[in-house]
Amino acid sequence: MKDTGHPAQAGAANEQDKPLTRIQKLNRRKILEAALEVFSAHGFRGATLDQIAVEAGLSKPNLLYYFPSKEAIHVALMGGLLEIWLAPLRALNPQGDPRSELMGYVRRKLQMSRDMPRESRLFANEMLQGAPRLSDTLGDELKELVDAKAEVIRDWSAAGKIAPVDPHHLIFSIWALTQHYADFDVQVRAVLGPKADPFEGAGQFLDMLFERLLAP
Amino acid sequence: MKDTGHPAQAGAANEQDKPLTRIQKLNRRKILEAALEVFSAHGFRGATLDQIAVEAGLSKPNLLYYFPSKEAIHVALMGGLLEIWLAPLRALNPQGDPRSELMGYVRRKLQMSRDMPRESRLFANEMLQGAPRLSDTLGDELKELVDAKAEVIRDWSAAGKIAPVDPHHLIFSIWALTQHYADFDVQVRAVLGPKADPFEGAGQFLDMLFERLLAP
DNA sequence: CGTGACCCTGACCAATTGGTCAGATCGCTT
DNA sequence: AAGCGATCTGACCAATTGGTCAGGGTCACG
Repeated sequence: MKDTGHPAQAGAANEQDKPLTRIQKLNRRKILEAALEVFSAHGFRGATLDQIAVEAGLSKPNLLYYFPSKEAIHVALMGGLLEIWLAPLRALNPQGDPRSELMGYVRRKLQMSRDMPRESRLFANEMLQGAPRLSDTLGDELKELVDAKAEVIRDWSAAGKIAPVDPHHLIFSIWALTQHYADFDVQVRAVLGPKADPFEGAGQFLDMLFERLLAP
Repeated sequence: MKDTGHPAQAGAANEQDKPLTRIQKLNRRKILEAALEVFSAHGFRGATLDQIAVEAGLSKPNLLYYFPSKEAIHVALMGGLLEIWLAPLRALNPQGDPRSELMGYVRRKLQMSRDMPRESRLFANEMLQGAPRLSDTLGDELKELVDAKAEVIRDWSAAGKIAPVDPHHLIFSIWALTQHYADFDVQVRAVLGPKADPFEGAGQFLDMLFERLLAP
């Protein structure tokens, strides 16, 4: 039999998963954690299986026992991550108070930049390279969500609850301003000096910026 | 003699340059252009000399006739680029009208994102990876310039010409918002759809955003 | 038109890369 | 404690990578 016998590869569209051993869960987590570290720092092509293996504390053949290829590791990582990434936008409540909903989104996104910089950089890396490995389904899912939320924001604008702004570009501005502090961390710290915490000032600045932008 | 006889490598600190042949100028330009294309799309580690050679229409050994190593190509590229990159900020005139100076800076930076997206992505790639190949001198040069301009902005704030804002974070916000349209071009276009020009809406949105932010 | 410096190439090399495989070992169930 | 699948490994492989080298072609200039 030529079956390689890989353990079930948990993905978005899982076909046939036996319940995942204790060891399987443990090692898959180790691998994905290591892959996040390495991929986010060097991009897909720049990362090597050896690096990931060392980082995970496993042998290279053992990596390939749990995932069939380097690409498979990357796909699994990206798939799991997009959920986390979209969560703050999903949480934007159309029934809530417009200003505080949007401010809350900004704060959550900035906190993600602070707490999960590697995830942010992984996405940035993928985008920079034209997102060749971000499957179309994921792309569609993102557009759909953004369009839906943009509609909500447009209604808020029309009702005079917030200033009239292009909803899409408003969302882009939130992404850009928050992710900048994760993706360009080195640059920010180089300019600010080693003493200050960038996120301190960033929080205050963004609060003020969006307060002024959104005031009707 | 072990001298490899490489043509003078023009860099920031050039020691000994004979005047550069016609062919040398031509081919160095071809190589740097190709390197920009490839490095900006795949990062340093992800790029290969073969790719660059093909893109430049030269043979690999011929690349290494003009530059002693892959790293040297990258360094030459980054060095030459930082000048271009800092130019819009340098042009910020302390004697000019504060609002229009800053708005002008925003517009110039956005135009650079539109006209030179590869250069933007190259820098972004370098930052994402912790800027390991951005020499300290260049880093210091950047901090110095930013600090100087931040002082100007602080004075404008204190004089009531613009709203009181943290100057460093203001500069960060300009970088973030403008470069986003180059670095995340795929994402922006995916969300906006294939018909619209992102930079159209971006220009108007950023004008309004900074108008509202800076109004005293 | 010759001659020396400049320019370019095919062939090659050692190291690294993603991936395979036969078999050893582990750990859970009976 | 036997057995069997799950887990793991060292050795190996073909392809790719950055880089070298000896020699051949070409250009400018006297």
